[in-house]
Amino acid sequence: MSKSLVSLALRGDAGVSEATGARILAAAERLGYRSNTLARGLVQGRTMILGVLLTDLANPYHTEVVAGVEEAADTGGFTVLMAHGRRDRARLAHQLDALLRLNVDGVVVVSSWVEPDALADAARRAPVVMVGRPERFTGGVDTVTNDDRAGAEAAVRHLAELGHERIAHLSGSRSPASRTRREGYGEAMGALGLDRRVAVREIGDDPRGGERAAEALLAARPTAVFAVNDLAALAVLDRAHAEGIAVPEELSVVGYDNTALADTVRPRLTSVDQPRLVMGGLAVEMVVERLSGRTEDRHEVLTPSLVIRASTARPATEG
Amino acid sequence: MSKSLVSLALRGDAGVSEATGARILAAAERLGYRSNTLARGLVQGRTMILGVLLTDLANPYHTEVVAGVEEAADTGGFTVLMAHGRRDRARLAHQLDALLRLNVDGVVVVSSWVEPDALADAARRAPVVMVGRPERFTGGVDTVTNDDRAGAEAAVRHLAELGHERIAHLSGSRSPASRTRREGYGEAMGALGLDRRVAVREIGDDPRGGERAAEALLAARPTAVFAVNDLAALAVLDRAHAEGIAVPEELSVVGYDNTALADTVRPRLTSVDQPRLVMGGLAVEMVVERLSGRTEDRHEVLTPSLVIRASTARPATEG
DNA sequence: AAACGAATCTGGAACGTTCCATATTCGAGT
DNA sequence: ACTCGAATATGGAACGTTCCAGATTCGTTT
Repeated sequence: MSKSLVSLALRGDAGVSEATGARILAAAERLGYRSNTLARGLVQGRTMILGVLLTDLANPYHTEVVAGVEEAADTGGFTVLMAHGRRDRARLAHQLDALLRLNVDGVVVVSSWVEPDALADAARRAPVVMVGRPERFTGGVDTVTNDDRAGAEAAVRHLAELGHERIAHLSGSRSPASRTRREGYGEAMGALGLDRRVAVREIGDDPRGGERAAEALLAARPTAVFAVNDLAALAVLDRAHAEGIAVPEELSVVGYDNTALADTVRPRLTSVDQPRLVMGGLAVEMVVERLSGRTEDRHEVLTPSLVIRASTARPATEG
Repeated sequence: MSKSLVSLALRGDAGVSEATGARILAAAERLGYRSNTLARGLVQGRTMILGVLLTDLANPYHTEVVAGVEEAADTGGFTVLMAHGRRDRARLAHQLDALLRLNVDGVVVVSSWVEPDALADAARRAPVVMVGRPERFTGGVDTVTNDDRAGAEAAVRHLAELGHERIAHLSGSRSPASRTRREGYGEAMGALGLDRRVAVREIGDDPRGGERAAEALLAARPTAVFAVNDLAALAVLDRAHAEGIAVPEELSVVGYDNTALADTVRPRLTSVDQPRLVMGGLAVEMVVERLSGRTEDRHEVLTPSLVIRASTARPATEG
């Protein structure tokens, strides 16, 4: 019996007689045979593996994107393997390289930390989709992001509708997403005629940066704070607690990303939710499109939605 | 110039003349050449890849173990790739299989969900180390765990030393770790002469199980609660808050696992810490030992330590 | 019984590396 | 100039699969 025949039978090829097929399958079962991905990938030029590159495993924002990727990958018959950068640029580049050397069929990058050059380079070797980073890359890197500007506007509008006017913003460092959220905040405030109320504080790089920025921000006595992300919002909650300011009675707080944190912290946090599952699914779709020949870049921008919880309420009527 | 020579030069073999070596390296650089892991792995029978199998990406307990694995893997020259089971037994088995087909040099399983049979099966094909699951497996599966009994005792002793007597326990479902922690609790209470004070409540399977069990437990008016893990402790904090019971003034709470949650929640949670980094490192060490010929099973049990934060204090003197 | 096409099976090349045994070149010592 | 050993380079087998072009068998039709 030739190895070719065995190969055909194991893959369920139609041109194998029923009897032989059954015999081969039985023998394979008995011997515990498993095909070797290395060999198969080598000859086929396809591994049916999708690589996911993460900056930071502990970041709950990322993990839900991964869930979306996995769901879509399953239905496409792909296996998802993750590589982890541990918040270290060099390691991230190294892990990306490791994935490519494995001949993965595509890479989904869920990390703002990878250098654009490294991405462009990778895109020359396999389809690469960048998730959650608002820049556009030239040269074959597709992107899926949320509309940070719209998210920020939704947050501000929600607070304004509750009756808030002194809405402050706790901004992030100079990541593109932070910048866009800050712009969205500014524009929304302007559109509501609250230009004069704009108050922004940026989180510094030091370990206690969040805490300090929150303190400075609260010194201005806003009735509401829109924070660049849930972690920043947590810093505001903490500071408010320390100063004896009741949330949401005396201060409303909105976060961004709707991480598990938002649902864990007390009071539960109103937060802007990115459709992460959908984003992950789209990323896989884009990889598949590339594999079947698309060559123009595709950039998808999804609309975030506000999840209202217990941290926002009407402002106290001042007296 | 022969491919063999190129291969030698790229791997920095000594028997290649300096001039040729340099020329080859330059050419490789210019062409952007990267060796192919599939081909190399196929011929060498070693991929220098370590697989990590996770039940649940979102579980912060797991991710720090992974950090330990990665650190040790780095120094050993291994690349770490993660496969994710998404809390689904079938998927977990499938992912384990995928790793093995890739010819990973070893698998570190950070999941209590994998069937013992599947593990034993896997161990026949590559070194397998199970982390954080207190059972022992026969047939080639090494284990690294923490001493749940000692951890529970430390928690109870801490509370007793503060002066608590009515120390209740919020227990988990029937996972082996929960069972052992509960036993440790019972024994420690006995040793302290508090047998009569033992009060245990088990978290049910329904979505609000934690909440309900916490409520029932607090109805008995304990002055302290030792919870089977940080999430359960959070349920106690919540319930206490709802009932207007001040923590730690009127109720002390201790968690287990010292996840990021413990440091996030207010008040910050006293919790039993497993040396997760060390555990991850040990797991890699065990894989390496197997690769260099060890055949007897190895079972390592590490001692957890209590991290004291703001959720525990002397009991209120009753009046 | 011959001929034909369909069904079933087979052998060898190929994938990109490493590894081994062998070939070639080089420089020094006679 | 000749030999010898060391230094350097080479060709082909091997890893476990898939793929392709053919080879063999089989059942029908004449």
